[in-house]
Amino acid sequence: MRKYWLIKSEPSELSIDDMVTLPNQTIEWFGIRNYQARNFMLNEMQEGDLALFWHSSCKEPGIYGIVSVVGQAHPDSHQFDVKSKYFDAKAKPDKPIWWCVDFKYIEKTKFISIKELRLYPELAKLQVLKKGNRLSISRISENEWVFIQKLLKNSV
DNA sequence: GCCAACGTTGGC
DNA sequence: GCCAACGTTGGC
Repeated sequence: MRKYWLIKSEPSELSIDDMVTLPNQTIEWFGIRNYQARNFMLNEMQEGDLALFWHSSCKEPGIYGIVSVVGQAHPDSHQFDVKSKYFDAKAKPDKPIWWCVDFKYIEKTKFISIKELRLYPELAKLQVLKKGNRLSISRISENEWVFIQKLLKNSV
């Protein structure tokens, strides 16, 4: 069964507009160095899962688009790259520590700000709205997903 | 730029 | 295995 996710990205690093310009409009989600987020990608994500694309650490945090999971989890290539800031000396090619999936651009949506999302009781449990939230990948329930799709279609 | 919240590290 | 110290995240 398809699962739903929310992935955060700093637009100064990778924005939804950047996604459009990528080869195959697809990118390896490298650089995740948090075990909870890694485990989502390694153990739970499947081809075809959908994710909200969130801009964080920016002027207008919120939902900007939708992407989908492509293929399966694979070792994060940057952990072996000495020149990368995501290099991890403890990781070896035959024993990777960090795993990730690839994400493909689906659509750029209407922008929904974090401020607006906080208004809806239906979304009160969203991880991304919780105080002190730092998790860069989180689960979205089907009900939450459906509700947000309605928001995006202006039908709430 | 501030600062609360969180995950990770490392000494014991 | 505890827990204080530290570095980072990210909304405001």
